[in-house]
Amino acid sequence: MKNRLKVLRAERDWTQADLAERLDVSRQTINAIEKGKFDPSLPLAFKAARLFELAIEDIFQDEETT
Amino acid sequence: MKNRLKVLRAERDWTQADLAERLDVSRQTINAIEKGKFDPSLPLAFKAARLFELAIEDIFQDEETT
DNA sequence: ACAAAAAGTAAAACGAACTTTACATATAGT
DNA sequence: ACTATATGTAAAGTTCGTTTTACTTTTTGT
Repeated sequence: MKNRLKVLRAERDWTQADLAERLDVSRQTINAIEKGKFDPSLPLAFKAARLFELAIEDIFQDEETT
Repeated sequence: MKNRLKVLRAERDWTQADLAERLDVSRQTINAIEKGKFDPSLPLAFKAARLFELAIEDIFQDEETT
């Protein structure tokens, strides 16, 4: 699962810690998601979508063919 | 987290087992998600969106105010 | 009413999502 | 070069998503 969090942060000049705070998760969680270590839960994806005022699909991209 | 899985199944005349098979999860997982026992993972939400050719937001609805 | 299929439920087990604490490395400003 | 801020990483622990097995209840068809 790819995501555009780093770019969306950059556009707003937010640090990982800033984003973490706004999403109510730990900084390590943001880091891990950005680095692709794991996928966010669906509720967290919704929260990010609300924060950035984007569709989930515009932030997170599935990379499945099947 | 609410979802429209039951309706989407009904429109296609699929049982929970049918949907489970198409999404590659167990029937109990579908049942639990439909009954609101837990939220699907983001990858599973994407899979459902692809299957139904809908946006994730058109299948699953967050019910958060904060 | 009966049988078959579908839906609901529950417990045990496992991996994934997330936390806290802690430290290491990188980047930027003076 | 020094300091502060930002990012990366790791271990241990908790909760959540999912599976398997198995049983009960509801719905549907004849």
